[in-house]
Amino acid sequence: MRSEDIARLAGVSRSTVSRVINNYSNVPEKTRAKVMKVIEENHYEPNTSARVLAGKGMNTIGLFVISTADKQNPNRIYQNNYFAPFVETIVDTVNRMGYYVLIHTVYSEDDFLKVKQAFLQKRIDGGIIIGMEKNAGMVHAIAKLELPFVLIDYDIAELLEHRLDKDYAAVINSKDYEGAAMAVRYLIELGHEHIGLISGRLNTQSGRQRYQAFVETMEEQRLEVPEEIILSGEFIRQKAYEEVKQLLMSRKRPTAFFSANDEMALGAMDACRELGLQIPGDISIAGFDDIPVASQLSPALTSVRLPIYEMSQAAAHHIVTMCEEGSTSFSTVSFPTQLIVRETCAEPK
Amino acid sequence: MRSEDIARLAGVSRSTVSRVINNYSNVPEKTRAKVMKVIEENHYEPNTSARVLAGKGMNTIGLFVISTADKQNPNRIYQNNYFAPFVETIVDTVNRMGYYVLIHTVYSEDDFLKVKQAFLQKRIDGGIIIGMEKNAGMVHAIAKLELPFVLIDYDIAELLEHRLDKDYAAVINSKDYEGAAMAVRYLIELGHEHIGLISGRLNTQSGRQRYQAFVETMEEQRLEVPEEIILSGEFIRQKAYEEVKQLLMSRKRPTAFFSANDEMALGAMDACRELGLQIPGDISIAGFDDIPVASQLSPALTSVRLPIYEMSQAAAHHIVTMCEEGSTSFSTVSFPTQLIVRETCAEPK
DNA sequence: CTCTTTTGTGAAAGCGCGTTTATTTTTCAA
DNA sequence: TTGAAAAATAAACGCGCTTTCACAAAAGAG
Repeated sequence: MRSEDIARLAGVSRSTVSRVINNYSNVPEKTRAKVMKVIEENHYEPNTSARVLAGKGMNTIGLFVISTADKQNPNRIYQNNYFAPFVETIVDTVNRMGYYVLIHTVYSEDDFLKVKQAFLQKRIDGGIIIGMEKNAGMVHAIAKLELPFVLIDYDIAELLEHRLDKDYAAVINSKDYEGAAMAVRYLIELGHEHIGLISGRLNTQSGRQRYQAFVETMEEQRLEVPEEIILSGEFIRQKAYEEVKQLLMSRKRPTAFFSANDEMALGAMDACRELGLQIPGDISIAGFDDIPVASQLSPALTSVRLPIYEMSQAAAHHIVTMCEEGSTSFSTVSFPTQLIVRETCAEPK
Repeated sequence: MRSEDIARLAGVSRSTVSRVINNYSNVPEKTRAKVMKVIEENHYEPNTSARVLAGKGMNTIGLFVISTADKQNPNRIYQNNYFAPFVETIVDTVNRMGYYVLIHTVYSEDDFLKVKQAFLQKRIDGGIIIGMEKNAGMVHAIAKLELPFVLIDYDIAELLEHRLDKDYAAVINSKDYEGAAMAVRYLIELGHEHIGLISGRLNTQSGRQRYQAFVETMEEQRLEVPEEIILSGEFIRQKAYEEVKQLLMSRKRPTAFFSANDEMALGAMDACRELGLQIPGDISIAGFDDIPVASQLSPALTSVRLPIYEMSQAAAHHIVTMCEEGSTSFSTVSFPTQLIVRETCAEPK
C-alpha cells in the first residue's frame, strides 16, 4: 500500500494525501477526514525510507552504551545497576516523544566504528552516548560528524576541545564532586579520621570527580589522605572485594570506607563479613549511586543518590530538541546529588 | 558525500561503485581496489534510506519487550532479572551479525501500535518479541503483517491458530515444565509432603507450564495438591512476600515452597526471615530462573536454570536468517532447563 | 585476422514520498 | 453576473541508491 493507493481510494491526489499526513494547514477539515478514513481503514503507514529520502527525519535516536567489560564476559551492561536505569528511562522517554531508539553496545574500538556508521548511514538523527571514558579519539570522531549528540557523564572541558565550526553537542552530568564531598564530610563528622577510599576508574568523569572530592575534602578537614587508596577497583564488586580484603588484613586498617560506587561498596561489605567485622560496628561504609539493592540490604547501605531519572529525561529531551531544530548552541546541565543516610555508617569505636 | 562523488573521484560510474559496495563478482580486482580506496579515504557510507528504497533490507531487527508493569511505575524491565540478560544477549548477537537493533518497550495496547508501526513503516526487517502474554489480538495483529518475527516464551499452539497463508514466525521456548517438575520432585525426594506453590501469571507460557508441572507432579507422586496455592504473586517479589507472610501465619503451613520464579522466592525468603523461620531448617524454598543473585544469597537459592544465553542467541540467529532468506517454514525450538541445587532446601523436620 | 564469447562498464529507469509550479475547480463576496 | 480568493490537482523533479539492459572492450576460437 503506497500513498498513491490511498489517493485513489480517497478520490484525491497524492499531493493532498501528503498534506494530510504531514498536517498541513491548507487542507479543509472535510477532505482531511475523508483521507484519514481511508488511511486508517487500510492501516497505511508511509514508508520511512522514502520519507527520509524526500527530506524528512528518521525519527530515530541512537543509544550507545560504552562498556569497559571485555567482550569475553559481556553480560554486564543491562544487568549493571548503573547503566540499566539510564537505558530504561531513555528508551521510554524517547519513545514517548515519538522517536524510535536504535540501541548498540560498544565493547571495543572496533564496535565503535558501528556508532560512526550509524551516523554516516543516516540511520539516526542523533545519538546519546553513555559510559564514554576520556578518549579524545572517539569523541573527536563523533564531533567531526557534525550531527547532534548528547554525552552523559563526561568532562565538559575535554569535549570543548573538539568543537568544530558548529556545535551539535550537549553534556548531561551529575554533581558527583559535591555528592562525594557530602559523604566524606558525613563520615568525618561521625568522628572518623582514618577513612579509606575505594576508587573507580579515573578515566571516567565520575571516577575522577569522586576521587578528587575525597582527597580535597580530607585535606580541607586537615585529615591525612591515606597512602593506600584502592585504585584498582574499577567500579567492579569482585575487584573491590579482593582489594579491601587485602587492605583489611594489613596493619593500617581504616575505620571507614568511602566507595566510589555501590557495587564496590558491596564488595567491601563482602570482605568485611568474611573477616568477621561488623558493619557499622567495626567499620563504616558509604557508597555512591544508590542502586536499588542498597536499601534492601541489611544493614542498608548509606549512599549518594544520582538523579538518574531526571538525567535520562534531560538527555532524551535534549537530543530530540536538537534533532528537530537542527543544531543548537552547546549546552550542559549538571544535576544535584543527594546523600541518603542509612545504616552502614556509625561513630568509630 | 554521495555515491556519485565517489564515482567521480574514482573515475568510474555510479553503477560500478554500487557493484563494489555490494560485493558483486563481475568487477575486476583492480577496479574494486581503486574504488575502495576512494571510499575509505572519504569515509563514505551509503545512505541507508536510499538503499532500502532501492530494494535492499534495513538490516535492522526490532526488539520489543512487553512489560506487565503499569506505566506509572515503569522502571522495571531492564532492571528485571529475567528480561535484562535476554535483552543484553540479543542486542549483542544481532549486532555481531551485522544488524542494528531497534528497541521498544511495550506497557500498553497503545504502545503496541508502535510495534505495528515499526513493521509497517519498514523500519525493521523483522522483530523479536519477549514477554508476550496470551493475547490473541496482539499476536494476530503481528502475524497479519506477514513479516518475520520470533516470539520468546510463547504457547506454540496459540500461535499456530494465527498462521496465515505463509509462515513468518518462530518460537523459542525453554522446557519449563520439565524444570519445574524436577524441582518439585527434588523437594518430594527430600521428604516433603506439604509443598506450597507460589505461582506466576498464568497468562504467560512459563507461568502455566510451571503451574501445571507442580500440580501434575504432586498428583503423580500421590501427594495432596494444596488448596491454598498462591496465585497472585504475579512474578513480583513484593506480592509474593505479602502472600507468603499471610499463608505462613495460618495453620496450614507447608514445609516447602516451590516458587515459579526467583524474584518471588526472594519475597518468600523475606517473609520467612521476618517471621523468624530458618531456611532451610524450618522451611525449604526452590525457585526458578537462576537469576545472578540466587548464588550470592545466604543461604544460596536452589533454582532451575534457564539457558537464557542460548535462547537469546537462537532468537537472534533465527530472525536474521528469516530476514535474509525471506520467509522460512514455521519453526520452534525448546531449550532444556537444569536444576541447580544449592542451600535453601533440606529434609523437613 | 575475422567472428563469436566473455567480461566490464555506463546510461537510464525506478523505488515511494515530499515539494513545487502551473493550472483548474470551487466558493463566496460584491 | 463577475471577479477574486481559496482549494485541489496534475505533472514534474529530486532524494541516493540498485538494477536492468545495452553496449563496448577484451579475450578466445577458428
